[in-house]
Amino acid sequence: MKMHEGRRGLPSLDGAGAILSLIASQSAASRAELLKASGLSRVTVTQRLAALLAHGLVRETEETLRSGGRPTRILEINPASGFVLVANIGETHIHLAAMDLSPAIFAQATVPFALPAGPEATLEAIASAFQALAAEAGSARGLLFGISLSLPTPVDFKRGRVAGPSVLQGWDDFDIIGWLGARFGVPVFVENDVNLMTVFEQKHRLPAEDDMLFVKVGTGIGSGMIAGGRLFRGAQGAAGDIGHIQFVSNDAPLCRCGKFGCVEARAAGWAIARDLTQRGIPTETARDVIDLVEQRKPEALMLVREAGRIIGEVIADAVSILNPGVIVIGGTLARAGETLLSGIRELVYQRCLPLATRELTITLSSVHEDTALFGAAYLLLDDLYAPAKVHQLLARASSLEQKQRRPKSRG
Amino acid sequence: MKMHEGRRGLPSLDGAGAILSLIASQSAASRAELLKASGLSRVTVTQRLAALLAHGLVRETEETLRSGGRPTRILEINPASGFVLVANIGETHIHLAAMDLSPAIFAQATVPFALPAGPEATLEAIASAFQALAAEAGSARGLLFGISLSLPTPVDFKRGRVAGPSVLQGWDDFDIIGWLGARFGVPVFVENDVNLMTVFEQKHRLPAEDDMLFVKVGTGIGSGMIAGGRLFRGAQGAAGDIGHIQFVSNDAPLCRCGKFGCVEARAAGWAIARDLTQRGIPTETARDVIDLVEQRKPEALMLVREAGRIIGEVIADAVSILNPGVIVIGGTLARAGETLLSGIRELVYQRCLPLATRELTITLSSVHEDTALFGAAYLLLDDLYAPAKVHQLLARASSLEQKQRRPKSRG
DNA sequence: CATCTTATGTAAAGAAAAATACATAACCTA
DNA sequence: TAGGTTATGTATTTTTCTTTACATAAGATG
Repeated sequence: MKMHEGRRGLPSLDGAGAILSLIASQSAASRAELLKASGLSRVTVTQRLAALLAHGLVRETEETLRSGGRPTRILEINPASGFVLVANIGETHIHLAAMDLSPAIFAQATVPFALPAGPEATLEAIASAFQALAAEAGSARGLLFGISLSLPTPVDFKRGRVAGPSVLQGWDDFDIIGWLGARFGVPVFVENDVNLMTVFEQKHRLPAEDDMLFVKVGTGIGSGMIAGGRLFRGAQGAAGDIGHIQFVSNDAPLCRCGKFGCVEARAAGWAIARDLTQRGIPTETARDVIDLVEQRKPEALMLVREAGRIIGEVIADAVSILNPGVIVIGGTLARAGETLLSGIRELVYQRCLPLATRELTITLSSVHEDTALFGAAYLLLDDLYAPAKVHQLLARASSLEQKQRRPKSRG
Repeated sequence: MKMHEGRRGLPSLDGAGAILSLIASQSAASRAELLKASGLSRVTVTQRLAALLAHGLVRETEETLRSGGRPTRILEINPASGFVLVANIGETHIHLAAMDLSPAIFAQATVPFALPAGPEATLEAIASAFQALAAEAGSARGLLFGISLSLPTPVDFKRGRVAGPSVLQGWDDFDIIGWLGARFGVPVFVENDVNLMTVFEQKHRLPAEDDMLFVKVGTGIGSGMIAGGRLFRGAQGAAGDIGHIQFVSNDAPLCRCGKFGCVEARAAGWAIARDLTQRGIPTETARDVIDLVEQRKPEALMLVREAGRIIGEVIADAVSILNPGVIVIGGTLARAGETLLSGIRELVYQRCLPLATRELTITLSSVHEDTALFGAAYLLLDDLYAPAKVHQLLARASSLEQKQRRPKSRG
């Protein structure tokens, strides 16, 4: 009947993974729910939960649930028990952050990014920025749980590499997970930015929605999908590439991808800027377009409204194929609001069968920078606390405890 | 050290679910693999496997795997340990079958079907045909494990009902699972026929493929998807509805659905028959069209080839959105073979980005009747043996054992 | 405030599974 | 056929989890 104990009397975390996983996934918020959900006995749950509480991995909230009798104390992951490092590689800059487990940013940094630098130099820059952020976190933030990267290109998620030739020249087949994993010794994830924005929208705003489509309309056009509650990546990680769906017509414009008639070449930020410039209103970026829309410039309003209809056409196709429950429109051009949405709605409701549109909502994404960063954190945390993997997290947490209890060397 | 025993000395099946599930999913074919995959000790695995073997739920095959030393005996589900009842509701007939767990048909029947009959009369007809098939199975086939139905309409899979108004008038919101479940007391599944054909192609031919698209080109056009290894249904079970994606043009023909320019209205069996008739070659069904193709009738060849291009256009969209690893073309018109395929390939490779087509295979489905029936069986068996549910199966198997050991009453 | 209800903790006994250690099986090779 | 190799079974001990039974906690209710 002896109980395992750590160096200084802390109870052992052995087997506590199932409990931790249930709490993290919010499948069980109270002890009573843990009993039912885990199928373990009260004694075992009590003991393991005690260990998790003692280690600070889980905490009890102030609030309680009234139940008729003694109220239930609510359990949750202790957001301060660890932290994660995330980075989003943009066109000109890399935005990095250290986040607690909420996830919430508690430290961040930005470093310049240039394509020609190639993977190693870039990862080197990311790694040293990460190290600075980790130092800033100090010991109060607990253990580094993992690293998650957002890239502006299709990603082979399992292998942790850029999928095929892409914007990130020279990155094809570079083993990002291996490189960062060797450097930091923690789990590393790499995912496409639009997919991560999709994850953010689902986790943060629509946790109950199992089938959703997120469309990013910015300089380019891309999309991500949650299917059956999981991110849908496709065979090469190229799923959701709606920007290059083509519509044949006589005046099909040339796309950045080299083909004619892509949706992007008609309705993306760069295409609208091109058209505005052509009409004598010099415009460069998607932001410029939005500025003009906000100034109620008629040409801009007209072109954005028209872009909505064109995007609505592809989205209608996607709705027929995917039958999502919710569509979230994000990206810079989403700031045009109804000006963009109305065309999308029009085409979707016109083109799709009633069964697919009956309960379909089309909405704007939360206006928020950094959604890819948060998505990266959600993705990472989801995996760390997954039933099949929690034990690794616990093993690392335990071994850290031991180290921290050693004499504090100042070397 | 006492071992639980059934009435007549059969060992208890308690806890054997995990083992059974691993064998059923082919995650572990030998005892050694079971040890690793289950994480249980050899003693436990041996004991539980012994119980499964004693009950006849699992069997050892003749073949062995050479391993350098004593060869491994291969384990598999005993296909005779139970059977399932499946039915496919077609346009004019219902095809029913009793299948062992291979799954393989060992008895079948066909009953007429007329739409106006409505759900109850139809299910009554199915139920009595099922009862006849079950009687035919006798006791040699073991226990009835479950029932699975294929319907020619979108289905709300979880609720087991027809999704919204459809071809099956009067079926909306009729609780099929409840009705059949009450009658037979076994798990019941209901799914759309194209989805089931998709399941068949995946389980039977492409078990390693996690992302595939199945397109049925027959009288109508429909599709099913496997995404991340699982059937992708969408929010209302309406996913894969590619037949009614529209292409605007001046001569957009009227579709059966009441809209203009649907793919179906241009390239489905009925549309080709319409066009052939219009050209003075009276044709009614998709089969008629195929007959003409097989006779190398130029008009038919031309129209089918053109249909391939039109279908290729939607499939290209679907490829951009879904990024499947394999596309399987089935349905009556697939018998046109390359005549149909070439147009599809042409458009897909022309329209889609290299990343998505680089490793994409486009192939014809196995020529095979009843694929929906087999899909129904696969779907059912997959669920019955799923880790979370096997214990129910075992419980039913155990209780049956007891009953069968009682005196044989002839009442 | 007494009492009801549900939540939660814990000790002790019993059951189940794992670890260990050994024994046996079955094919291969020389 | 002897000996190597891996597969598989089983008795014994040890560990882990459950069951049972009881005790305590804490808000709700009258």
